[in-house]
Amino acid sequence: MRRAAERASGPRSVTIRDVAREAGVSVASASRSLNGLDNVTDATRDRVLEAAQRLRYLPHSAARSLSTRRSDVIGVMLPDLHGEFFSEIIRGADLAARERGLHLLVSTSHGDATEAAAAMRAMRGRVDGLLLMSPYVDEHLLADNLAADLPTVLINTRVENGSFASFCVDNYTGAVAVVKHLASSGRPVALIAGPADNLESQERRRGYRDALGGREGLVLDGDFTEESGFRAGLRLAEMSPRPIAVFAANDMMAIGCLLALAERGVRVPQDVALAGFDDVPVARLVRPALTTVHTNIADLGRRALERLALEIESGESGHRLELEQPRLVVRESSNFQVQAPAGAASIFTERQ
Amino acid sequence: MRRAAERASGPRSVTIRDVAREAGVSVASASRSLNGLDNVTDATRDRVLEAAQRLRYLPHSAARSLSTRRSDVIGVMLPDLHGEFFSEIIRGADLAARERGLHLLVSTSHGDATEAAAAMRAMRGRVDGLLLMSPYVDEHLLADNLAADLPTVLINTRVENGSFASFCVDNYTGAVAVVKHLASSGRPVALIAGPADNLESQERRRGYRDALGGREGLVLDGDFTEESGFRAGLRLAEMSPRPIAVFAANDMMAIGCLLALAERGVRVPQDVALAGFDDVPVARLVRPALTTVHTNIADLGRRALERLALEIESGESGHRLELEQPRLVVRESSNFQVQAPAGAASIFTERQ
DNA sequence: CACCAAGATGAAACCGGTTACATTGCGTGA
DNA sequence: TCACGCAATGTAACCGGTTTCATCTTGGTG
Repeated sequence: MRRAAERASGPRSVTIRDVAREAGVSVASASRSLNGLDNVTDATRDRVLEAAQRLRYLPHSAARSLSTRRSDVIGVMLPDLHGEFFSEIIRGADLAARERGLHLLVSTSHGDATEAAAAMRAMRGRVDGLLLMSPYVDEHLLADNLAADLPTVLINTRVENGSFASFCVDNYTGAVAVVKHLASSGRPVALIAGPADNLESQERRRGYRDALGGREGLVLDGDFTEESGFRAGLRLAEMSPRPIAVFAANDMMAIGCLLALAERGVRVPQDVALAGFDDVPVARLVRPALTTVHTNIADLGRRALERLALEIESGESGHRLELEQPRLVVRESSNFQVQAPAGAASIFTERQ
Repeated sequence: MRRAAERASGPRSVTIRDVAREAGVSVASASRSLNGLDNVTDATRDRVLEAAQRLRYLPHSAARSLSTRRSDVIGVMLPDLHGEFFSEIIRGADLAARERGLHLLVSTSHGDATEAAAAMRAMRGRVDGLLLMSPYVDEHLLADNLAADLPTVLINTRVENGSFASFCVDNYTGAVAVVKHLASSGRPVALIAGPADNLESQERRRGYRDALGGREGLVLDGDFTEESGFRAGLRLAEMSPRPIAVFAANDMMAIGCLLALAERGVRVPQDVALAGFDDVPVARLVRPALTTVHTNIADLGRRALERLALEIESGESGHRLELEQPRLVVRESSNFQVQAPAGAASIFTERQ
């Protein structure tokens, strides 16, 4: 059991001056050698490197980044860490980061705008750039709390007026594709919507509406959770006549809905065709496997980071929107080969 | 489009000296005011705070941590970011970190020991402590590459001789519980094993063996991936007589196995009872729902971080092992109510 | 042999904070 | 009135690197 005092009084951690002394050169030469600059003799370099080795020297990153104005760290601000979406973003970003010798500082802005602001302020001097995904963010908040010259790239976040690059899933196009697929048999399609104040949710709903030629069918409330999907499923099961095609605005709601329908003996896809959005890994594994829209989240994270790295290098930035094109994935849950039973609803009698 | 030159020549970012000048006080008073120390007049504090506000001053973390020797950042080194296990660790750690105003620097040591070593060295001066989970780590590597006084807590990683606290899932006990459950009807139990060089895998196998009184049944190779489980499932389906209870060393293999069995028309649990380990969120959603061992990974991450924070505060550390107790979760896939069909194998004729 | 350019080296300033220590100014008690 | 103590403030050193700029070698050239 080591004690605090022991550690505090212990051998002061070794600095570059120790290394310089040990090698019998100046700190300047030591620094140059350690950083692999070419304006030192081989002999000098060797002596320094050997001394560093001997003393177990580890450079102090904070000191270095104070003088170089570079930390080689990228901040990643996410609203939450729950679920695969966020972990995939991180994974993709990490992939691109390690290729470039960068590190990732993750930060969640769970709560409200105040918390998000605090987190953004804390980034100053810690990171070279910011990957930002937040529902609470607007241009004011950014202007007020972001270090003025901090390169920033947005993910699934749109800011009206800033000169930020942003990478977004093309929720609209994806929704259009899946709803057209569901409606391909000429039947109306119900929607289990996401939270009303959520941008992605709004885009998916817009796609849903446009795919149906501007007229919405039955719309049930949801909030992207499995549970809200489950509740919607229970309601659907009770209806008579019952919608025969349902687009849930994300996979977890679709899965909740699926479970509810199964519990009530409503068969998918025979009685109700069902589709989600996101293609979370689970979608493939539930039975029937879920028709959904696949988005390569990790890739989105990777590309966003690459763009950010570029901006940091070049110093250029600017408004610019890149849409990640999602892909319709048709599975069992919307298999139309199976004929819908006679007497299924073709018009909706209920609205919400 | 902003240009690099513009930015570089732009207004130099504002420092505490600017704030001090603007407020008409010394940097010392400015610093004290900004940090909320009590040895300044209210009037002074107000003037400083107001000046900071006016100039949009943001403190430079690297500079601060250079002099305070505190970065308020915790390093989290993981072997990988794939899958829910790791994201749950991060989520739990993040939860505890934000409560304490700490940030998380995540780092993956994907490849080999060399990479892990490099990552560890890069931590010096960046973090106040390290949460480390790595299969490549041993005491030598730690001693050679860890800053000598860097508080470190291990997760699912055991180091023989170091004075590190470590938090591990009690794989052994969990495996014993689930295998005893499977064997409760008196039938032998097959194992789909994880990678042989993996500690967790070894512990689960040891639990399996001991639960069967020291005698292993049929053991199939696997590597923790769904695909390897699928392959094992195909082999099982072909066997005759066929094992009637299978313990897969993790859920993803169990699920792969489940898919393979379904594909071959082998019914679970009627023909084969199946169980996994981990209770990943999917386990509940597959059909039949998977019997498994639940471990609260996020909680493990949270507790590890709390312990680390404590060590950083107090300066105390020491060897110490905390086992997270997993919990058997019985679901459909091992429902013994359904009688096994007559003629099912009760002895194993094949070994691998 | 004198001169010069190029390359290696070192001293010291600098990055932007914190804090030890000195100084100031004020109210109080003798 | 003066000395004193205490709280507020300021000066400057320090954290551990990098980098500018001056200095010193050294080899090549006229």
